[in-house]
Amino acid sequence: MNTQRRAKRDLTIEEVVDRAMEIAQTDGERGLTMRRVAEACGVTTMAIYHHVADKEALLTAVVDRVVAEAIADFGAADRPWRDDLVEFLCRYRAGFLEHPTAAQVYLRRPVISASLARCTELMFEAFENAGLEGRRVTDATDAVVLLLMGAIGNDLTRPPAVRHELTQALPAEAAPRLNRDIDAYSHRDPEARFRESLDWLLDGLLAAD
Amino acid sequence: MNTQRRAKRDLTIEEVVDRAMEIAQTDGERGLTMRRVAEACGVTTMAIYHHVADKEALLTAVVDRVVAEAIADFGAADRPWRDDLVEFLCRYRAGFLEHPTAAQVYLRRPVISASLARCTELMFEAFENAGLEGRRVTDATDAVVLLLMGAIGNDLTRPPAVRHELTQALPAEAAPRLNRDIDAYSHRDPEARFRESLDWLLDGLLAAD
DNA sequence: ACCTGAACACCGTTCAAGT
DNA sequence: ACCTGAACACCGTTCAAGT
Repeated sequence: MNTQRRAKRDLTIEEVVDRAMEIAQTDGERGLTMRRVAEACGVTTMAIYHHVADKEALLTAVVDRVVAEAIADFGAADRPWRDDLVEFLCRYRAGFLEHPTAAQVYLRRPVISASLARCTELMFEAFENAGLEGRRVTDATDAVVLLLMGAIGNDLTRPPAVRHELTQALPAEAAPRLNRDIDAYSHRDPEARFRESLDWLLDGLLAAD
Repeated sequence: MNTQRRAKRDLTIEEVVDRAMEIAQTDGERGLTMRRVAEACGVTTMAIYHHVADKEALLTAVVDRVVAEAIADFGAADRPWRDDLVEFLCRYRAGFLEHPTAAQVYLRRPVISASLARCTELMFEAFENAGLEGRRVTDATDAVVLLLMGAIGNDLTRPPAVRHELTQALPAEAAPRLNRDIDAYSHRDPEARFRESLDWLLDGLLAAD
């Protein structure tokens, strides 16, 4: 809570994003207000608007940070393309799960950023290296992106306790299978589920002509 | 814009949800405020709180409506289980795409409701009918739900024009494949992509022991 | 160019009161 | 039980002004 007056030209966009990510981490999306960011930067609310067009632009910068970290060393390891892609997607998913506010923004609205463009380029490249051609490359990327976004959204908002509550929304006799299998369905390892789903998807798409 | 005073006991929770869905449809999530709902119901803002605990509860009721419509006649048609499941998931996806505000809520936070519990029961049943057993049933449901949520999120927030903008976030030479394939990637039929991805996923999971 | 301070037009919700 | 009216504690953002 730095209340000292700052020298001019001292505040940078990088620092604004840093503080925004810290606040998002501790207080979530509702706690991430322009007023709080300004306070954390030791500056008036309106000073933030000098470094960022509006709140949405700040949120886009936060999402870009998360993506940038996830794609940082894609392709660095020496292993088959499929392992490389799977590990990349897992890191991507994990990165957003560690930054729930960024994930909410990523899922809720369009996000255009340099890191996201780079990320798409990398996925096209991965499927090209796998021997796919033309539409097969973009269709495969499409499929993988759908599963990825779903895993982020689901694993972020449906932890075990939430899934478990489903049984209470209906009388037990109206949902016999749900009540019988709810423990297997709710108390599972989300990353393992994502990995297996991804394996099935890749198996299916590679088996198709 | 009914400004007449209403008789007491006249307003029902169903009407509140009706008005909320209309407002969400025309003005989106930002336009859906408690004040606007009350106005549309011809009642004071605080009168709404007599029928609903808070705004979140109202949003949950809106989501439940959308799910209820999607699952209405699941299993009614006489066809193989797989076709039945695929058509069901497509209707589910389409239902949320027709109600973007409901989709946003569905993706952003936990939603517990009777229709959602029923929906899970139906998916368990479908995979049981397909011959899966034990963990295979819940794991298959898990996989399909991930893809479903991802398709809703992606197709809602990433229309062709948005995907196309990706090319402008990076200099052309930094993303050669993206620039070459962007048209195939952005201007595609989202439902067709969902169907094919789902086919690949089901192929893969049925092929696994 | 960078920052301040006051104000505007909103929110969801609490609380006390009416009938 | 059902609804009203005023108020509270917030938001993001505009605008005019300082240095």
